[in-house]
Amino acid sequence: MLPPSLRKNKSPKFDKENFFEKVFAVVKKIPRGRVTNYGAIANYLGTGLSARTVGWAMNSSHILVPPIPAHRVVNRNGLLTGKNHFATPTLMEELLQAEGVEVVDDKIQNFEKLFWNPALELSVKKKRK
DNA sequence: ACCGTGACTGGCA
DNA sequence: ATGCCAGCCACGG
Repeated sequence: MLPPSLRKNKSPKFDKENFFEKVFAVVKKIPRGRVTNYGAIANYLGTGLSARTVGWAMNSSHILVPPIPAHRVVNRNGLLTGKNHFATPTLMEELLQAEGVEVVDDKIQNFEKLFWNPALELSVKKKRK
């Protein structure tokens, strides 16, 4: 859960705590071998353009126990911008490649194909084809 | 309470 | 196509 320090709900317009859980929940729901970006999560959460807030939430994710697969979350460019925040700068890349995600020069290959849209997958209920 | 910063994104030059 | 600027949300000092 969240550290006491972060449990300060001073934004009545939006439940921050829920925001955290939501982000974590979504990230944890990302299928293995798939990736998503902050904007998609932000949109799914309803924050819209505030993708930064999502990234900020991820920043606090390292305090979680156990940590969430944040390595599956990258920026819109498919770049591992957050790799530097992991235990080691190469950990994120290692994890992604371990899941079958091809990463070259901190950039996810076929990002469009591997992209997992929560707003779509979680909303459409996935008719399972 | 104000200013600066940040794992971002979209638009314009 | 690449690069710079502005907008957004929340936190820390």
